[in-house]
Amino acid sequence: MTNRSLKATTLGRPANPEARAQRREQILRGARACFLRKGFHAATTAEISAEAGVSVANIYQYFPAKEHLIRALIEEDLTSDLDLVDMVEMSGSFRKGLEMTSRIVIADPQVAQDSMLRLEILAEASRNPEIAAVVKAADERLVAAMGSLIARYQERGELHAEIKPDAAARLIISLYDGLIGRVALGEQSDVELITAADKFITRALEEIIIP
Amino acid sequence: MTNRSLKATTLGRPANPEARAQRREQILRGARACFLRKGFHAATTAEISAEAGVSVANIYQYFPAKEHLIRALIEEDLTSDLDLVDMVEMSGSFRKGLEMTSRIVIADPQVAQDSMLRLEILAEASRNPEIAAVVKAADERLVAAMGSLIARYQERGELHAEIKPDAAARLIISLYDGLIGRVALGEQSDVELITAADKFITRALEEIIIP
Amino acid sequence: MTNRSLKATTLGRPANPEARAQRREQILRGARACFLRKGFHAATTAEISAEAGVSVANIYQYFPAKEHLIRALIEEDLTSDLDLVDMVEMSGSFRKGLEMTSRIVIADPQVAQDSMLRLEILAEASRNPEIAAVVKAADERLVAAMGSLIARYQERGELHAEIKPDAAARLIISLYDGLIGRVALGEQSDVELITAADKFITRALEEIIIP
Amino acid sequence: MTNRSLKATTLGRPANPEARAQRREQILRGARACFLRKGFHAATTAEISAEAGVSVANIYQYFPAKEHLIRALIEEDLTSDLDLVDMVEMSGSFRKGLEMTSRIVIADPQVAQDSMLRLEILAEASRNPEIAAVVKAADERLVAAMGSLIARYQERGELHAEIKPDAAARLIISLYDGLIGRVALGEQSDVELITAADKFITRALEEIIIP
DNA sequence: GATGAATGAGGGTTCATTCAT
DNA sequence: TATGAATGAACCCTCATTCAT
Repeated sequence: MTNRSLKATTLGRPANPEARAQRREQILRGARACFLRKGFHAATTAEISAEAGVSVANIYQYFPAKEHLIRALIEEDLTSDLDLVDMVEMSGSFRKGLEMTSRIVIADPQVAQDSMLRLEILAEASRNPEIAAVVKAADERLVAAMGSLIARYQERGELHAEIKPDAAARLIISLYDGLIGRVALGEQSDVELITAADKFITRALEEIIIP
Repeated sequence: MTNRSLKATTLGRPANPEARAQRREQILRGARACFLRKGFHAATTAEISAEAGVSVANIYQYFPAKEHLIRALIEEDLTSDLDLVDMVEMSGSFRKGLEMTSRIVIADPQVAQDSMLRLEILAEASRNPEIAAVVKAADERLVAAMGSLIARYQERGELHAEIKPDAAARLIISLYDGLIGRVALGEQSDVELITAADKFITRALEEIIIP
Repeated sequence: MTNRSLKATTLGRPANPEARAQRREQILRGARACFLRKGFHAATTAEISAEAGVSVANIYQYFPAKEHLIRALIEEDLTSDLDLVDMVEMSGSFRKGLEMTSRIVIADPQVAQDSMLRLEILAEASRNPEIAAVVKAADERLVAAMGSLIARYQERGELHAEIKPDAAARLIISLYDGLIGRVALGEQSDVELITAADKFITRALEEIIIP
Repeated sequence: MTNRSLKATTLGRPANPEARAQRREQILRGARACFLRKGFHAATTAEISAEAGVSVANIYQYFPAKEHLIRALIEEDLTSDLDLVDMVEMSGSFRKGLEMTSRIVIADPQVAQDSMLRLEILAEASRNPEIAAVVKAADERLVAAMGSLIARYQERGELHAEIKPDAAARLIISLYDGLIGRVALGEQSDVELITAADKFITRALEEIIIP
């Protein structure tokens, strides 16, 4: 308030952070759509601007270069992965948590579609060290979250302790990453495969209870 | 004039099929190196020609377009995957077969390095239907081979029959694909993770024998 | 509505002429710095606005286009040249006047630095007829002033009359312009060269007095 | 010869250095015309390619960037200046040599036109250190050549020894550079001014012979 | 008056591909 | 066959300028 009145004499058009954030998202949505359709390198700034409904030049007022679009998108994606871990957390049992998240991933075609970007991200990370750093940082957070979750279930006796929590987390992530590859190939029976995957995971990790 | 008539004599007859095949391979080797380093779209024909030690124009006498290079490379890659299944086949038990192939993949850095291209291939398949078709065809052969292998082990009682052979095959492939993602992120302890993966798979699939 | 009526009251009356002139100068100072550093075409309005401490849009409320900035700056520059002639005028002898002005040009690094813009101005004049017209008009005033000065010294017998006053003026201006080129090349011994130039000029123009 | 026959088996189209050199010149001619008309920064590669009668991309097979066109042109220009010194050298007397070169510069409108680029070059040198280095190197050769020439005439007694040869050379170069500025302003009586300049120079440098 | 926001029109450069030898 | 030479079609990014507040 004080600031505003002090400057008021020479104030021009006031900045509007909300509008800026909104447009930023608008651009990122367009970029995501194009990257999904064409890949990071084949997608052009012109396409992105058309998809987002802004001018090319305007993109550059929000992102200094195309690569920053990629980076921002990756960060957005990876943080959203953490939400899924929270879901498993909140459900009572590990097995139920898995089922829930799987169902979400399958049920929401938007999510399924978006996840396809993960392949491009990993491929890009395998060559671009800066991208790799971004992905790796987020990945470590994800592994940590899943690992501690698994550890808790291990302590509770629901999962056996043979595999180290972090390794288990990495394997689960790998399996899900790999399943995206199946979707990429147009495999139809997504539901079946994912439930099979859930069974696969739980059988591999659950304490074997001798009847 | 003399030139023209000289050419006329040899027209229609491929001068030297072996030399052609050899150069074709030479070009593909260069292409693979570049695609690994830069990705399909960022790699340029100039780079490929330099890496292969031929002129750019020469590439076009073996492949009508850059995309054909990509396709040829993908086909080469996918058929080599079938060899791994044969290995598991030849080893006595499923568990041993897995261990063997894993060890090969890890031990040979060339193979490990090359496998990184798999991410790019899957990413490309997720958008390019023609590429997807090629990959899918090869993938189905791979699933079939692994599936029948698993089925045999299930019949033999070494693996339990809860999961359908094909689904199991797909899951294993997924897991391995996903592990390539870990390597792409520069995960150091490859050996540990892959042995964990083997244990993961066998625990998920083996008949649980109560001691 | 309220806004509009408020504005209407002050319409047509320049709010504060002094403030306007002041800001105009502020912008021109920023422009000069940028033009010196980058040249007319490579300097951007964004840079100029940053250097001047105003917004880009604000520049356009004082100058209708970038080229007008250039023109205004050139006019400013050229009128300041006339001041130097006055200096020579006021000193008692031609030789002394030359020495004085040379010393000023060298001593004040600001002036020396600014003079570098002269090259850009001349280069621009060689292609842009509108710029050429502006420069030429000012140049003719300068030649006239220097010419009449030289004529007076010729009458007084201090300078010989072999070369026509205007031609002499043009030659002196040329020599000084050319010396700016030496400075542009980073020639270190500015002092030496300029005193040599003074000697050069006086020897060429002075009546040769046989001792 | 031996080389050629050794490679003959796999030889493709043989390189043609003459044709390359020719096209290089063709491009440079187009670039010079455009740079004269628009200046280094305002001239576009598209204009240059049109003027030279080649495609834009073709330019980049001879020069890695636009700036290299500028550099090459500068070098070409500066070496041609050395030829003028040789002319003075060959003529019997300093005064006659000056007259000759001046006449050439004036008589050949191509030369006069081209010399206008000098202003742009100096302006560019005043900001771009790499360009400055190129210009300076060539300039030093020019000063050395002119300086030694003047020294020889000084020894011979045709020129007085009051001003050091190098300084005299620099002053003469400056004067000629500055005269280009006059031409840039569209000064009509080039001939008069240049002959006045010659007289100016000789009066400043010649041994004063007391009748 | 002054500023934030937006954009059309290029600018330099690259690239897959074709043509000529 | 194999290579040197050439090019049209973008591509990323920038900039002078305008509009809205």
